[in-house]
Amino acid sequence: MKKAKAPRPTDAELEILGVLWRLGPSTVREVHDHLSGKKSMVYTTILKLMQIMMGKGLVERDEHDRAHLYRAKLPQEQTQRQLLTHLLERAFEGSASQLVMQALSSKRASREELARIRELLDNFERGAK
Amino acid sequence: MKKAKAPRPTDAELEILGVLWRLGPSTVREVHDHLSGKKSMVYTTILKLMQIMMGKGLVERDEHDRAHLYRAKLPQEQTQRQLLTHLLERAFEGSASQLVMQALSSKRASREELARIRELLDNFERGAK
DNA sequence: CGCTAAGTACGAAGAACTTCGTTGACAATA
DNA sequence: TATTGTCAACGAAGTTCTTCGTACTTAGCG
Repeated sequence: MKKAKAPRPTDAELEILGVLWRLGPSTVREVHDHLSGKKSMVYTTILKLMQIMMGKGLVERDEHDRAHLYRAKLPQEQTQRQLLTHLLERAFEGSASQLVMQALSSKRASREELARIRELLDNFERGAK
Repeated sequence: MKKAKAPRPTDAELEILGVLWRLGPSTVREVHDHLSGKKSMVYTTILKLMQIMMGKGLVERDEHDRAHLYRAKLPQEQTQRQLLTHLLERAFEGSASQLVMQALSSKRASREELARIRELLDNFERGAK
């Protein structure tokens, strides 16, 4: 009985997960077609990657039809948080504010985004009282 | 003449860079000793890593003395920004606010940190006017 | 001068990642 | 039924990352 919590996805794996999150459950063919715009990977490469991801527990699949239907095992937010936490410890010595400030100063967010972040801050101070 | 901009450091490399940023220019021995607390890596492993980092342009070294003095080529902030940007594109589709919100909600920052972030936001809105 | 300690350099080995060719199964169609 | 196209599975090759053992070099000391 191993739960084998899903490992951090690699870059190529994230690319695939991105498609699955956007489209929902998809076949290898669909993922490949939607990825062909950016990357040029041969069909079997995507297939192999998705099989490996299956082995790692990053995706699940429905084998009922001939063309298997794959879907991401974890929601996007959870994966994002996982990667973020890793980066935080790895390169920011755990200082979230340092990270946030770097993020805000390098890529400037739009006005609406800034507003939403401000809202979030308000909620935090209210909650943390 | 290519300048060959430094590639993203790997996890093990970041560990070493962390020491160099903290201590300033250091010998392999010093890095090894300061790392032994967390990781247990043999001296030659660190040495090899630092030699590879030298080849990649992640560090520079002064070979004047027998024990070479290594120092990080890029400041910590620049490397942080590089990693952050990569993660942003890779997992957040470029949405900085999404990233910031995830960061804030997973690891809650202290009151002072929140205040500093708020200040940063103010400056941004002023500047982006 | 010869020994030892501390250092660098080198290479090999294993794991993980990425890529793709080939094969065999099966379904649709002419 | 015979052919053609689509799919999963597998394996091999090439690269990077990480680890460490071994060998070579040099400074200091008796």
